[in-house]
Amino acid sequence: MFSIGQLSKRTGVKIPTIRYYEQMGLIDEPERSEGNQRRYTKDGLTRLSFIRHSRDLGFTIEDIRGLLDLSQHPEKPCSDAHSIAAQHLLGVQGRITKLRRLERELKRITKCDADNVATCAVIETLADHGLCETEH
Amino acid sequence: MFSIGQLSKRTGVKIPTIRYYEQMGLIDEPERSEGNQRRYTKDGLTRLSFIRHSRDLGFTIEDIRGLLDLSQHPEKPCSDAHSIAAQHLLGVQGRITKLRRLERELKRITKCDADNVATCAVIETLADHGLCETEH
DNA sequence: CTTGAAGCTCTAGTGGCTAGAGGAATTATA
DNA sequence: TATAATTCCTCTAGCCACTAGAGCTTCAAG
Ligand SMILES: [Zn+2]
Ligand SMILES: [Zn+2]
Ligand SMILES: [Zn+2]
Ligand SMILES: [Zn+2]
Repeated sequence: MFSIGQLSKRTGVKIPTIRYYEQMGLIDEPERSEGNQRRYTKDGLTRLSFIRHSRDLGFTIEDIRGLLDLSQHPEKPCSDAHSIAAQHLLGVQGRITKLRRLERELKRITKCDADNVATCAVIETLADHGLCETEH
Repeated sequence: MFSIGQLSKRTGVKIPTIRYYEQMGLIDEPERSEGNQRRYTKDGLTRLSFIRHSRDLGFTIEDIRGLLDLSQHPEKPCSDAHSIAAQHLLGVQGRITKLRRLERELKRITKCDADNVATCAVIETLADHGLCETEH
């Protein structure tokens, strides 16, 4: 049996976040001590680690809800898991694309060699998207 | 003189967002019609376009506050503008790096060719970071 | 048995908007 | 000019995934 603090240390998930996940229904309400403090089992630890790792990989709470559900049913086909992951991958790739365009514009404007605002490439570009090389 | 709707159409910033920027102090409170509706000048349009473009380039409201301030003082040196932009560029590059690591892991796990959850690479990986190739 | 750490619940704040209620003003048409 | 359609107003609340803090109770070590 772990206290919430021990669980927190073992998983790297902060205490308020653990309570938040409980409120969101991602983890079951654990048993309580006589004094009403949460007491977790090894199963609770496993489940929270799963959640933690899924969050680290960028899945949303809703995604994780589905993935946890699947993980409890080993006999089911894994196509649902794949489609959640594939969708997420697409989202990540979309974000990368956008950020790379930003990177390119930012690199360009920070090359400014003016010395006052009146002719600064940063300020000029912000005032006029026409100076940009990409859409965004 | 533009109404808020006309300003919105010309800048592509939604009406509630314009009011939000006003509340945040990014744009001055405009004059009002007799019936208390906002009336903007060309200056207001210019300023809002600057904000819009800055947001499109990913600057935060706080960044933009500084950049707008600078843009009102053309005689100042532009080093402050550069440091805001350079900091932002670093942030963007950091995010790209993280997302690329995610992309790599997600690509790997979506290659799973199992057909049920019991042996699915997606689920197995979520349960065990040891299976990952990178940190995150 | 005392003390200090750790736990409890509840509320509110973060960023950058977005949606909706319920009403007033403006503009277009008849 | 009367009415109808559109736009605008303020105010509140919601989004996501937490995070911080107040004020209190319980636990574990010595
Ligand atoms: Zn410059
Ligand atoms: Zn641009
Ligand atoms: Zn699979
Ligand atoms: Zn991992």
